Amino acid sequence: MPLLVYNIEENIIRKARINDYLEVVKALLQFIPYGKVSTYKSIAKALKINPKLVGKIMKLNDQPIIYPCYKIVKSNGEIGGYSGSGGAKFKEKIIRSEGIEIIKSGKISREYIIDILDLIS
DNA sequence: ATTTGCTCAGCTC
DNA sequence: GAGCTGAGCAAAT
Repeated sequence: MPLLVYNIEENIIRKARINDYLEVVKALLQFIPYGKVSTYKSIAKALKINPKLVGKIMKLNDQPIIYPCYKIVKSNGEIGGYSGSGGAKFKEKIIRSEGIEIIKSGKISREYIIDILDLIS
């Protein structure tokens, strides 16, 4: 079910584009506490969009340090992608620097992964 | 652990 | 319009 947005500038009602979600996503990212990560799925659920689109939205984020998209991983615990400099390897490194344990198989343990909806309620 | 099908906005032709 | 591509997911194998 597509979200509809009323745009005052254009004075029309249209389907939301992924740019419209970026600011919301940035805001949600700030809720994730130090030492924890959340998932693409979790954000997708909060915005009622497809999880794959969340990745696309993240890619738009031009300030990956200030708005920590590195704190978003796949729902199965794998690291996922990172388009910022250093790539997924840097993402993994910065996650570790928060004291989060990454298992040999390249996955993050469940106990570090939280649902973003739990933070808002 | 790996494969298979689903997803949908945006980009190319 | 048709076809492809992902910073993904879930069910089946």
